[in-house]
Amino acid sequence: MLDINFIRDNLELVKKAAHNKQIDEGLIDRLILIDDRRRELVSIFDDLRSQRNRAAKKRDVPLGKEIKIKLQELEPQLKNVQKEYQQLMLQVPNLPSKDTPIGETDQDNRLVESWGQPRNFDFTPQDHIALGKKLDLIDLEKGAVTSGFRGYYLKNSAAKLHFAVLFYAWQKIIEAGFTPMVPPTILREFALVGSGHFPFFKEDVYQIANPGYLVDEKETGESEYLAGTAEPSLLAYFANTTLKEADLPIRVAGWTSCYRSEAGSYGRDTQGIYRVHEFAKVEQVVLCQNDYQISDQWLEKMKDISTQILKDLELPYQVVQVCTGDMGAGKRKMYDINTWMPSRNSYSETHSDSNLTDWQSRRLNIRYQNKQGERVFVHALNNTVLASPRILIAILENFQEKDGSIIIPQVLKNLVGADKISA
RNA sequence: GGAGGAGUCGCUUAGUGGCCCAUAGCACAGGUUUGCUAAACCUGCGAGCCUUACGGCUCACGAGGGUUCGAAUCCCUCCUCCUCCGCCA
Repeated sequence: MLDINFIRDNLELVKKAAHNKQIDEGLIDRLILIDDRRRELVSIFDDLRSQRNRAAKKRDVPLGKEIKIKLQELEPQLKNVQKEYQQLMLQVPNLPSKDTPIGETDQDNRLVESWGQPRNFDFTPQDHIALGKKLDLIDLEKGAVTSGFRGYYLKNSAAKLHFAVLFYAWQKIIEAGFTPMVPPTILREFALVGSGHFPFFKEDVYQIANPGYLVDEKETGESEYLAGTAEPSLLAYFANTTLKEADLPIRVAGWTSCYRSEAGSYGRDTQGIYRVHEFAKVEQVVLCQNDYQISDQWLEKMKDISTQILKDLELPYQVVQVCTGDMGAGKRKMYDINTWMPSRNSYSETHSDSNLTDWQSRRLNIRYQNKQGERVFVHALNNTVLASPRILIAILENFQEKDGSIIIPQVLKNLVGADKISA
């Protein structure tokens, strides 16, 4: 969410941001019209309430009754306008940074960093599906039987590797000074509205059927949702709080299961464990001062933490700066970290590093008192530390040997308790 | 699942239908004083609107409804926390 006064003062900038992010620019015009109406109604209300308060003070019962009726008549109008205003405000995108490439799809992302070389195999490499089958590591058939489309079982060394690589990342992010947290994954709506997952990605979020409804379908309260990342719950931890500037930067890391319905991606990446409905992820979140220079520095630092882990794992990667059309509405600047996956013959997305400035903190009301004594919204950032099993594709495929075995990356050998996986 | 208690501006806190358009302390910010620091004193310190300014107005007492001319205060629903009982890991 942006400040309404900022939007009004910078209409063309905001419209341009919407245009470049492929969001309907008409939204901004509708918002301004509604806000005009809202301001008009609010001042009428302020005036009537002022009269009412004065009448009450004078114990003027007839005048009070008269004003009360007027207010009651106008109230539905104000409520409707405010509701519509809120809905529109939630859709206004953040402004992308000046150095963000303008583009429409991931084809327009800009390569900014490259490490390692794709391995030249002196034999025909197998994909993780074949390797997983031969070494009894991944069972997609049973996964589909038990869980449905995109279900999977990790078995034996793959199950060990899954936790080993996550735990390795977990240790690294703690060493980097982040506070480890195991946050909830069953979330109330406000957390997802706050992070910006709602309304933009609502179709990708699983809604839990039972809470919210009784057997007779009467609503009992708000619905709950399964989180697709720890980001909303880590941010919501600080919702409606005023921090002290000395508390910043706040650095937290969450290890959670992640759930994604992948509605809208039918037919994409249907093979193997690349795009699945549930996975595990260690996520890093930073809250810092409301200062672009500081938050952009954190974006770089968070990127470096994640890429260092890929270096430790000896996995070739590339970092791309994501273009306007491929970044979310709330983002100012974003990097994707893509790891080499031989079977896909490409660097494929394994991490996503974003600076959302105060777009989320305004939704969640996360502020701090600055040195001047003012209360201002924090800047919020998040990045993947490591997600599995997707990363296992890179590990299994890059470390395979001619004899069909797989070498365990050096840094994981102790955690897995083996040097290699063989039949 | 059942029974009680509680939620007031970052923290602590006053307040039980009009004297509350919410009290006080701490923290924080600005100022006065001042070798330095501290102390003391003054001002500000939840959100918004109008105003060049002076100043004025509205909203906010966990959330949403309701009663009333008037609600922090009374009623209803919900959320959160605490205590106790029951059940379960």
